[in-house]
Amino acid sequence: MIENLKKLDEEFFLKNTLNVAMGLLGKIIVKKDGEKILYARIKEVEGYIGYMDKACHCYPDKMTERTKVMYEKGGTSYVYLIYGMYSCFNIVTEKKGLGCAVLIRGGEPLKESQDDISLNRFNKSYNQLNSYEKKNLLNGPGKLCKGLNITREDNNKPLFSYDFFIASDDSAINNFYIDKRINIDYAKEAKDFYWRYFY
DNA sequence: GAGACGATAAACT
DNA sequence: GTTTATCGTCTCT
Repeated sequence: MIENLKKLDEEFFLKNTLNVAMGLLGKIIVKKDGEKILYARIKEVEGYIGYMDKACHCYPDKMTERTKVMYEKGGTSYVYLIYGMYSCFNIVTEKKGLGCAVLIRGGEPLKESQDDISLNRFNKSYNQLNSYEKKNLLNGPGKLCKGLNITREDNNKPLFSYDFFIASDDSAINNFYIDKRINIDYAKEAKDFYWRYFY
């Protein structure tokens, strides 16, 4: 197990979406996977702000069976299927009813989880991976979900339970990059919002 | 290391 | 019936 991990509380996720997104950089996803606990540090995120964001599933204030989860209060998980094959893990932000979330686009395993996550991704232990596979362990939303075994069964869960939550160690991120979001060419002016953060 | 390409199923209208 | 928007594999450098 890991010492000195502090579970993030609800207050952290109720703040402004972009502040939550930046604040999540360097934080640690803790996910129970069978008998194991997996740990991955968040390296890349994107903010989605429903009411003003054409790239968001909720725009324009579109509550459907799928998107109703995004209208839950901050700290709820939103996991959806894309390409019929992969999952994307988001964390709802701000107060209930706004339809905002942060998409977790990439991460890296903590040392303790390198083997477990490598097995989930490539069915090999970490030291059997080539350098390309090591680099690609969790550097994408679909890869991150596969590596951490985050599935649609994890959709609509409060991220404060013992088996799925976000934690902080005492490390701080001093510098990170800001850029436009990825793969949302359809989103008109929203595709140029600088709401992607990574380091 | 970078670019092209095809796979696929659920939500939505 | 239409929309959605990542990954792995392959090719070439």
